[in-house]
Amino acid sequence: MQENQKQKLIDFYKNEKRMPTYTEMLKIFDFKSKNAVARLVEKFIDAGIVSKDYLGRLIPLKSFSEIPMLGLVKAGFPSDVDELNDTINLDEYLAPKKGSTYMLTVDGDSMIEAHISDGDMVLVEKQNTARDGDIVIANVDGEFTMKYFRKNGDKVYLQPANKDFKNIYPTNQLTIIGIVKAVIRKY
Amino acid sequence: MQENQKQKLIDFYKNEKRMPTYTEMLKIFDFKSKNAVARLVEKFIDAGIVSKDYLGRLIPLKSFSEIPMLGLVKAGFPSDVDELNDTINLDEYLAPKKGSTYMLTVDGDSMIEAHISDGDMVLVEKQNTARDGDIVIANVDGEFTMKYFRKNGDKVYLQPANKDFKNIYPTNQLTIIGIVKAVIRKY
DNA sequence: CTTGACTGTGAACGCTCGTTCACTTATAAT
DNA sequence: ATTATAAGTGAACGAGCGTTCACAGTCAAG
Repeated sequence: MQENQKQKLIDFYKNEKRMPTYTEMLKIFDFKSKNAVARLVEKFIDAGIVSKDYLGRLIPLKSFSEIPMLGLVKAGFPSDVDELNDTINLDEYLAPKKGSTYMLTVDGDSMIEAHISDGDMVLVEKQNTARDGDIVIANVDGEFTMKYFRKNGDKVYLQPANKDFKNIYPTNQLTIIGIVKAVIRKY
Repeated sequence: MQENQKQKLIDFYKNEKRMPTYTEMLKIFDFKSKNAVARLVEKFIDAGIVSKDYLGRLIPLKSFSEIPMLGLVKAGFPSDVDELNDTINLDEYLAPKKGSTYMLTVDGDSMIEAHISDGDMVLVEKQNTARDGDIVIANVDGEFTMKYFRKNGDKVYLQPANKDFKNIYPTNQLTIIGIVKAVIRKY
């Protein structure tokens, strides 16, 4: 099996969000007999690229949605990707609770000392409780903001990560909207 | 159609990486006739949750892999998710070139002033050229490192984002391994 | 109580799926 | 040249797919 056959399969799955049928694979791989396809599929299975479920349907394995996770920078880059067995699915890693996860664009530098800059994206899980030290999205007296959540006994307040900003002590109301679970910055 | 029916469908797709057959949906939704399933599927289609391709097969739409992208924090949170039409697929957003994208764990604080901290993850696209200002993973005289890539006429060097570190001027060799395309930090 | 719309049941049907078999062609070793 | 192995062709087949039809139960409006 060639590498570009594997890529064709992955491309199909990416576009169609499903595996091709054997008939479709005739065109994809330029075969004229489904038997040839069946043999190729066997090789895909042996190579650990796909597998079959109890209905005999093809299901994609790691190669389709995961990216290799290398150790520290010092280790260098592998020449052959197949050497790696540590991979990660970005979707599952960053947004395991899909239904309640949202993405926000950060406005301002009030959390800059936590290395969250203006323009960064944050993944927020919606929930209305928080623990001391969490970075939260909160509604304080009608204003939405992102800050550290601080709880000292009964006293609750919001703390920026920027010495130019002051702590926020709610006068009327403080509602936790969600908790920042991840920060994403693209270049 | 209830919300938890939609969730059951999404859960199935998450686990099996494919859409269920009508027979499987009998069990999932506790029906006893495939006709009941067919009617439910119609509603899924009308609701824009799934669609059918030219073979009549179900394909998942945005709800399955995308998360809502809200504007700035100030805007607040929507009560109804369906109000939103701006969504994003984390996989495609962060790793569009899957075959050549790797994830590295950051070791050390040499890029701390670019707000990349020790322990952060970076997504690296493998390539051997870079432009002035790119953050690169490079091999300098046998050592792997992450730094700003600087090019001044013929002069090429690596620049840390930390005043405690000095610029690196390669004596023998400087090989660009890849370019940092994104930074990810999880809490 | 009727009526009509909606929802689910059960059975039937044609179609395409993945599988399999016998046969042919290509590749490589002796 | 001969042989063995691998790879592709073409046709046939049973099974399960999604679709469709007639019919029964539920529920709200008139």
